[in-house]
Amino acid sequence: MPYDPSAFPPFAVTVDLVVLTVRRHALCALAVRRGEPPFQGRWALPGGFVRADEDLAQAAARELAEETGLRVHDPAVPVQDNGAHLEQLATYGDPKRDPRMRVVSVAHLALAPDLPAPRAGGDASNARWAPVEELLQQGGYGRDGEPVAPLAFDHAQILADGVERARSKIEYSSLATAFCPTEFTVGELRRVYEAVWGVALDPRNFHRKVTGTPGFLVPTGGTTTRQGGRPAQLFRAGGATLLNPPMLRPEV
Amino acid sequence: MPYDPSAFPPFAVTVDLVVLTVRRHALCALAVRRGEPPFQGRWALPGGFVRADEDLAQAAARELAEETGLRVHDPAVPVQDNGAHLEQLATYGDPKRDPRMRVVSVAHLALAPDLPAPRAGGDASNARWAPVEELLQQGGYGRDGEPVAPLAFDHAQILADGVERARSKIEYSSLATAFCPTEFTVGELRRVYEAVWGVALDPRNFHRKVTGTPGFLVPTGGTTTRQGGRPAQLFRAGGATLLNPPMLRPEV
DNA sequence: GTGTTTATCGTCAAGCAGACGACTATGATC
DNA sequence: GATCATAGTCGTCTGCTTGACGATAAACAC
Repeated sequence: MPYDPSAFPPFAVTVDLVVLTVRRHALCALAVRRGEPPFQGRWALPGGFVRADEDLAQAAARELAEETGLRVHDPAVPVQDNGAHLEQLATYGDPKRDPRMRVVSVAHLALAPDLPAPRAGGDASNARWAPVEELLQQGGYGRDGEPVAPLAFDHAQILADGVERARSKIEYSSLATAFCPTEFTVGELRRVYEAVWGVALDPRNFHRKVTGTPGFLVPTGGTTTRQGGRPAQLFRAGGATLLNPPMLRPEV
Repeated sequence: MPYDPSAFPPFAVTVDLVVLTVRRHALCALAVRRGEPPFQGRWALPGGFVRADEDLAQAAARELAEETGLRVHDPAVPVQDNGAHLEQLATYGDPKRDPRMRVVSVAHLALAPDLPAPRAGGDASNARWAPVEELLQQGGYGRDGEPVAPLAFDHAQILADGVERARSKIEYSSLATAFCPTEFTVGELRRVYEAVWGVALDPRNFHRKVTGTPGFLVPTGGTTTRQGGRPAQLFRAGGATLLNPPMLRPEV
């Protein structure tokens, strides 16, 4: 059959972002408040339309920069300053997911170190880091006792998928370092695992595991006492991306 | 800003399928010959446009049924007859990936047991199972000495990503059983792993591992000698989907 | 100094994986 | 029918990794 533009329906394509970070021992995601219908006033994941000449990854990186100021880690640069990790997560295309029109959203997952206050196009009151637990509980009450409205669209599902991806990916990759600043201690890395998994890990076994995995951590020579207690060695992320054997998540 | 349909560019959305099976000890993928430009006459992955009222998974299942006659495994039915496994793989949206227009393709991965001859809308000469090695080698020569044209569009990349997904997923899930008929032996399952990973596994250690993992295999009571040698017990896939600890892929 | 906190090293037992020997039950071949 | 080849199944042994946990070290607060 010949090429016929009317043979397929037109779609809008967006990118939505699950931007995760660890703040105060809790896994948090970036949420923005919607300024227009539908779901006006509700919290949602940041995102936007893919432009006509833009690749999906480009669009996601652009949205990430617009919302957080973060630049994306370039895989070509092995040791690198405070860029975020960005990867495609999944695509959501239920015909009814947006009441206005047919929108297919290519969700991306970004992992970032703890950041200064978020900005949503310069308007800080419309963007915040919220613990993922809080964003995912449906119809409950937040820590301040206020009722919590669920995220707009299918964003609760997207967020849940992104969190699950992050949880499983730090098992077998060195991605947990993306939550850390350029230089970090073993204890700080352990607290990342603890926050993402929501479990307590044995500091001694964790130390043995991460320092014993070749290519995971590279000592910088410096030490720090910023966590209190005995000074701890500082490390940078090594070149290894896959952990073999993996870091084991404790049974529930 | 108000809703403005002209604020976003229209996209065509397609689903492309990486359908994998194991035939004659080789990991094979379904390829169809393109009947129209661009890439007319070249091999490509099966796929098609998502319809206006269709979910992405629905569209993928429909395409799979059209190309192979396979129905999709319903996760609600634990033990089930010869359905295929189908999952979303990734989305490809380079602005230049289709010279005609802006097309975003949501690739899906399907795993199927060995099938009778493929059909592409009834035309068998335009569909075939080909070893993935053969489909992925660029500009080389096939087993028959004929020059091999690379797959159309970015389908080589999609296929490579799908194969990699399958290779890693059978490590930590029971998905390898999706390549087997309803009832199968430990040896048949081992040959699936060997074909997908392209390695040889020790039959004794493999047997210990799979029979020792709770919920992986359920004996049916029957035996078979269809592989020759001593009769082997027949098993069905058990309810477990995640293998813990995982099946270890030997080092290269 | 004493107590608290965090980091780091070491020990021990249990479990799992890889290497591989041994035996079993079929069909094929002489 | 004896022999052989093939595939399946059960065991053994050794080394590595993990989880539990004791012990020591180096900072800060009082």
